[in-house]
Amino acid sequence: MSDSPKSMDKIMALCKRRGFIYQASEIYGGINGFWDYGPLGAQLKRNLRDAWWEDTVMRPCGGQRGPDGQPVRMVPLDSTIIQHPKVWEASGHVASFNDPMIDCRETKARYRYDHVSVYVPTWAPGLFASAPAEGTRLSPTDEGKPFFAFVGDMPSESKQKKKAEKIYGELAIVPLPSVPKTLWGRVLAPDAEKVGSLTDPRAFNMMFKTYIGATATEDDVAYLRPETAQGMFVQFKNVVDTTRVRVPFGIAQTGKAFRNEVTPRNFTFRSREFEQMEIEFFCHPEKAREWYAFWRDYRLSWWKAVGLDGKNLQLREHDRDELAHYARDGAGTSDIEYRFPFTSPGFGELEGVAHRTDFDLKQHQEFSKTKLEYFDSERGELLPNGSRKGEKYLPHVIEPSAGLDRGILAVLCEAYTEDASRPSPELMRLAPRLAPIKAAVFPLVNKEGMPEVAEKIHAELAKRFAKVGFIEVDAKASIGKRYARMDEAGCPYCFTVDGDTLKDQTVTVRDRDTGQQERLAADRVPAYLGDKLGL
RNA sequence: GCGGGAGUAGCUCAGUUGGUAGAGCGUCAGCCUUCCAAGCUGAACGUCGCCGGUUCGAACCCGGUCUCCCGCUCCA
Repeated sequence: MSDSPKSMDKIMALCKRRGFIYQASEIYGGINGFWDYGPLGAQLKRNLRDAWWEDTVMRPCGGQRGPDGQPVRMVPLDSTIIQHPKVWEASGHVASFNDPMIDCRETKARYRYDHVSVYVPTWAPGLFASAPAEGTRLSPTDEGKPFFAFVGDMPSESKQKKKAEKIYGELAIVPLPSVPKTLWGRVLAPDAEKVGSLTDPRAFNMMFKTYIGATATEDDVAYLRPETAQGMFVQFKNVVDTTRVRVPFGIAQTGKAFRNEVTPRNFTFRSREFEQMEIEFFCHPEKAREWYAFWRDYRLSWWKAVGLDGKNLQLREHDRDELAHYARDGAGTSDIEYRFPFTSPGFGELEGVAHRTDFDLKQHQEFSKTKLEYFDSERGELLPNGSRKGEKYLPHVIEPSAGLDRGILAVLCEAYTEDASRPSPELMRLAPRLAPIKAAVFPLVNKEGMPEVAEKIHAELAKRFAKVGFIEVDAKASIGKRYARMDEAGCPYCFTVDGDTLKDQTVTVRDRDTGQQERLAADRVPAYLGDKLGL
């Protein structure tokens, strides 16, 4: 494969052309930050999700043992998109983000709108409070002089006060929300050099709001989940009480999440509606560090296993000041990052592995007034009868949180290959496990009984493999054109019925990546494909 | 949110001083075709992103808006 950066435009064109990804609501002009998966994309996405599910829930870590030498334990969950509003208060998603904020364009600082005040001359407060009409002017001598904005208790307060006193002498204080818009051009933000750098106040809650019930009053506000994680914390107790799982164990789920991103960007990379594949792995606090390392390394290896090239992947440990509020006191957070064409030579996040400590369980315990401690009967001092005294604790959590849509995007980018020497200059080298079309069966020509043989092979393959992807059969157009179509769709194997098939019951199988062909007995085709797909 | 660029057929793009649209590829049908987008014949597909304005007349000029791409910003 060439090292030259792949063209995102060409990848997007192919995604559209072949039905992998469409813009959402396209016939209405599209809707910013939302994307639909077409026929091939839908199956591809399902295959990646299934691969994760198999390797996480059905056979955790592909049978690999955890740092304790035991098989990794995992149970699935499917929690709702809309949770009790208190869930988001406990998680910290609502807290500091419901208030309108203003930004300073110059210093890039962000302030709570109602926390900012301004120093103005003593005669001015009445003017502001009475909300003067558009075009109100101050006295000619004050024209153009700044109003000094400050935030109480911040270092800027005294600095601004001094500057204001120099100009106006005696000062009055007016809250910024009382300053009419017509005068905002004269407000000097804290630490700013020039006036008029403050933006309009904006709400910065990234959660989508909705209303429960038909009356839709403010008492009925609910939110679409911004992450699937909280559902697993909220049901932690039920899972422990009903399933005989023992710590260490994980809860896994996939599902949609919604974030009102400021700037959706880069194709599907940052979308407002997206799908997550999340694990919350619960362990004893003392074991958190080793489980963190285990999951971080395993998850990186998993992305390689589904076809991403190691040289396009990297692990990046978060800096201390970069850690999210729930991970401040933990062993750390690592991003698994992929070199996307639009980030190259840099990387973009594919999955985050975070040690969330007991932050979430502690919060939900406090907000719900429900004890979420776990009683671990395998710990504590050894008793004379050979059992243990037990230990009660809030487990720590290691969270490997992957973006399914980002995974798809990475897989598509990785698979996209240009090779001018081939009859199909563009092809998708999707891993057979992920490919939406698993195989195609072609009669070399549309006559002499070949179509009938092809149909028969197709029927056999479809019977066995339809649950993992499409099996196509196609007798139209030249054989070269049919191969080329399958190359762009990422179909790994094409079986062709030719003249020899009628004589000796063999067919050819063509490998997508090499174009090489070999012959095999027609009745061995299902076994051959099963072998290649690992089924 | 700010700045820049772009939206014409499924894709890639033409489109003259303003006169209600074309090409290549793809798709579909028929013929042909014995291994890599071959050929022949025919067909379908466009309110020129959307709304408004100017004009006798707008893909083209003007305004607004939506969407995408790029650079900042944001991403708890």
